[in-house]
Amino acid sequence: MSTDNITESLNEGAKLNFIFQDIEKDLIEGKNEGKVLTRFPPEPNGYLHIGHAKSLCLNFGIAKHFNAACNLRFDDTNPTKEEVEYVDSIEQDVKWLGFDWNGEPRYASDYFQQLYDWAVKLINDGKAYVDDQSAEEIAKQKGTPNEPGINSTYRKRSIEENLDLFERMKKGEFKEGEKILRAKIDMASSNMHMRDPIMYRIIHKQHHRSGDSWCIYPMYDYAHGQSDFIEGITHSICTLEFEVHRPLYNWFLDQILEGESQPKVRTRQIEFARLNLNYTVMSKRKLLELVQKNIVLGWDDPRMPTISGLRRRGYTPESIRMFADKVGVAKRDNVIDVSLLEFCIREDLNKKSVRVNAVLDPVKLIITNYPEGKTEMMETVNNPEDETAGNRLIPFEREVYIERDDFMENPPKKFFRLGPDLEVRLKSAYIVKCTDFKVDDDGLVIEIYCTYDPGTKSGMAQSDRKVKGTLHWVAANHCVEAEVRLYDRLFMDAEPDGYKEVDFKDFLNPDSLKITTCKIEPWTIQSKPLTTFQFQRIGYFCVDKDSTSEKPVFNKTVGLKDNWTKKTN
RNA sequence: UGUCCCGUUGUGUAAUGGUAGCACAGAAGAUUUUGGUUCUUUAAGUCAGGGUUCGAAUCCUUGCGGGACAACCA
Repeated sequence: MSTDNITESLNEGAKLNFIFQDIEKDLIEGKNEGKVLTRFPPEPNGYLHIGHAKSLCLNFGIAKHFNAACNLRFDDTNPTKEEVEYVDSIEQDVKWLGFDWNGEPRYASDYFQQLYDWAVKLINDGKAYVDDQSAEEIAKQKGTPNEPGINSTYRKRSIEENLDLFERMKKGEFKEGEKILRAKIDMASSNMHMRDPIMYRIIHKQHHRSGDSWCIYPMYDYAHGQSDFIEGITHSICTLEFEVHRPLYNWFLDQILEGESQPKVRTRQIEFARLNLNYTVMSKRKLLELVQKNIVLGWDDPRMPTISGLRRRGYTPESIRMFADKVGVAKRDNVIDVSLLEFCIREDLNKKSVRVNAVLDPVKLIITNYPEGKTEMMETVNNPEDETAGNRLIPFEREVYIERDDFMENPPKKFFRLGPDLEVRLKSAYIVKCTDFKVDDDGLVIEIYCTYDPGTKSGMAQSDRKVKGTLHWVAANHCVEAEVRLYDRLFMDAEPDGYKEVDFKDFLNPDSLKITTCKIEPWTIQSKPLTTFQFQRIGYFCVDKDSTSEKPVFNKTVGLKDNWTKKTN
């Protein structure tokens, strides 16, 4: 470990949450031979979203802090929901966020044989049995949180019969739903998960990895703890809803280890509160619905809270990691304000992105005392926050476009922009004074006339004359048109709970995507996809070259903080 | 009318028996070739009652409030 790495991990130690402290305690007590190994265990049934990023940063952050590793494991125990496409996207997103998992990706499906052998052991120990009842009958017997359940009649089945039936389940002799394997625990337990939970069910469907090798598949509760155990995971971090599963997690491990020598590493489950973001739906089921019903353009639609959506929208890995860091980790339910996410991306992009002139709603400004046909190259700084970004030259000429709302016929007192007889600086160019303007029949301003002061060219000795405002502009004959996609929030309601049972279409924002055009400096369109620019005073926009559009496309990442509109509203 | 978990400014998150701090959001001001950025200042909090203690956000207790759990999902 280099000195830098040590310093870095010490710095991270400054913001230890309760999970770090728990792990530290384990280390002090000498558990797991002083080892730490975490894992990130997504089910490949959808794309990763911002909520997963929190878990990712936590698990990989813990690994980094303790100079340990983190496994990537696909929890693929249900072939009806899982696809290779999701596996691929998850690997890509984890990499993009900047995390390196330990060795090759793991799959719960790789452990099917071991899991089966352990199930046989449980049957032999009289701790598991085959139940012939239907899902409905079993649900009825299970009771409710307030009433105890009752024992299944099949609970007394002999070990020999159970062994035989379970093997025949595996061989495919039964139809789906005909038989299941259950653990024999306690139907009267106050914890519903301990009321003879299902270990295996029959699913006659091809698995994306194991193919047709299996037609019985382990349930989450039977697979997860053992997968952790097989990999030697020391700390199995998951979200709060699994808290009531913990006794079962430990019960299965106790049973498979009974009669064996005590393991050196005994995995432990620790829960934390999942991330909630206002105006944002995080349920994979709902996101899948948005994709399947073509309400959005795909999993990577820039309005989606998926990692790939955020990426396409111009979010950087750094900004997402910063966000995960700032939201913290605790056990209480939380709803994070999206303004924090937006702060994080502005914070990062402000340092990185080149400022360019782009005009979304152009109106022509004619400099009447500037020679026709003349073009002057003006030097402008690429990024005032980053000296190494350098300068570039932009063409200036007699006719330029400025933003329509940068001109007001009757400007209020604190309007720092252009109006009749008012003076402003054209960024990186001259100070101009408005002499006249032309309106069309509807009263819409179509042309603004100005004179320029030749002594005020940007960078010249006398150029430091003070004017109220500075405007962005593009040369009318030296600009190109680009498509601009303005993304607003996909959802209007601030309460994530509202989406639970209600048809979430009621909360969809019909104005979440507006497509318009802009006038922009030509060189920007040569930029690679995912390059993000700051359009002066408008916001951050990410290059998204789209084959369906003839023009280059810019996705709006996030707006700038705008005190002017706030004050006037 | 069960079991488990959780209650700290508007929103998050620290303080682990010893000065209630930080960030976002808000407000005010300064700087600014973009009203952005940067900098300064500022308001606002321990769910309630009781107990232990020299001292409680922290420990105990009783309430109150919120959440999770009744998929052959994970």
